[in-house]
Amino acid sequence: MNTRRAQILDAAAMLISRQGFSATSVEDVIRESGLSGKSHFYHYFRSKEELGYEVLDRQFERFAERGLAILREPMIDPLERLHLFIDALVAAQAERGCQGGSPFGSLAAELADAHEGFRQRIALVFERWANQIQSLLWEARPYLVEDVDSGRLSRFIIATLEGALLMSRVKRDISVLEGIAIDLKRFVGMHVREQARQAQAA
Amino acid sequence: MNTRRAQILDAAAMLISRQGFSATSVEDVIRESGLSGKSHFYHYFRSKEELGYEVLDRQFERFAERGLAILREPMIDPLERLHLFIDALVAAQAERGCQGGSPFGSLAAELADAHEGFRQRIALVFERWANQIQSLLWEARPYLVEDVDSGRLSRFIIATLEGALLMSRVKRDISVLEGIAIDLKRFVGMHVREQARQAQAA
DNA sequence: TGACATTAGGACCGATCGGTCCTAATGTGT
DNA sequence: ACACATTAGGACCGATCGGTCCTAATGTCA
Repeated sequence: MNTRRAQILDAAAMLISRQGFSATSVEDVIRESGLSGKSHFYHYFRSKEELGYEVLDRQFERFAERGLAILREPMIDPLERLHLFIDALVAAQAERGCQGGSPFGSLAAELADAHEGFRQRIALVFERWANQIQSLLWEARPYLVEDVDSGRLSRFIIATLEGALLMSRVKRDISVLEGIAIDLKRFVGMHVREQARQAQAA
Repeated sequence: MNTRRAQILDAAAMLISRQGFSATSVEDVIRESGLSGKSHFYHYFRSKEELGYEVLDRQFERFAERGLAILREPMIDPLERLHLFIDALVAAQAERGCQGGSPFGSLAAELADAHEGFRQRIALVFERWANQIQSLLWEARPYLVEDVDSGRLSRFIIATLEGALLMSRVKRDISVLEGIAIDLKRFVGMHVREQARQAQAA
């Protein structure tokens, strides 16, 4: 059944985001998802690698639904949406008690150099994420100064968020992330036209 | 002898920065450093964990000597020094072919949640790094606007650099890091007083 | 040359890893 | 009741992991 696969995927996603991919054994996944044994697992997945790929896909889907969706909300001012998105990331990290961070960042650091398949998939995740922000910036273009490099800025935003997630995780201190989020919003605000800024203040 | 230990530490540092800590086996280190066998290694180190701690210490020392030293150069304008430091990080990553990234960021992502001892040590590394930047910003205070939160800004800088290092590693594209470095400098420049900016342009 | 600490060498251990093989239970449609 | 695919269960495999034990070399000072 498909529910069994989903169960395994959920359990694996949790374990991998908490312990990393290599540190999560197939037996951990079996225990967590209530399977009976090795071959029960290998009935649903051809290998641990395949499991990892699917977990990554699933994580991105969820992130797209629950996170990136904020960036696409049609009724809200684009820059306001970006702020909401950042706030949502901060809130999520606070909920996790600063553990686990971005599921992509951790995987990226662990596997980028060691496993080409994962590297490419994670690169794609970052690219799609950047594209979402870029199109938001494009939408906000009337409010922004003329020479904004939206591609570069979108990558900057993601890099800062990923770095901040990592740092708050290492320090186990959400205020680190909160402070960086404030500065990040200020940096984005730096690209807002003077007249638009006055309109927003009004 | 001390040279033997240093040899092992160097070999281990290279392997760990390329493969991660868990993925680097004691036998890898033995092979790379030309030891004869297990007990030869365990003659110099009590455990793999102890090796990891000493490698981290050594990496930070080197980073402090070769990297952070730039932040302390007495004859150069403080903000100029910060730019040089950022450029040096970018150049180092380009030299590595975008592989490996920051030795701390990778370790942080791998071990922050899994190993409390490493987590604390890496947190200390980030703290010392941030302190260096903070005291540079303090030195640059005359040129900066009044309400700069130098602690928060220094953490912002490090987070952005770490995130950018990770991203350029995943994409295997140095231009990602270069672009973010440009924006990061612009953000720092945002805190420069209007009159100081005019003086700098002259 | 002899005594003794340091360094080197290699066999070996228990645990765990990802993965396979074969069989038993449980549907499900006829 | 039948056949047949799906799902479940568990023993087992070779490889690798971190780490130990015991024994040779190799200094190094008297």
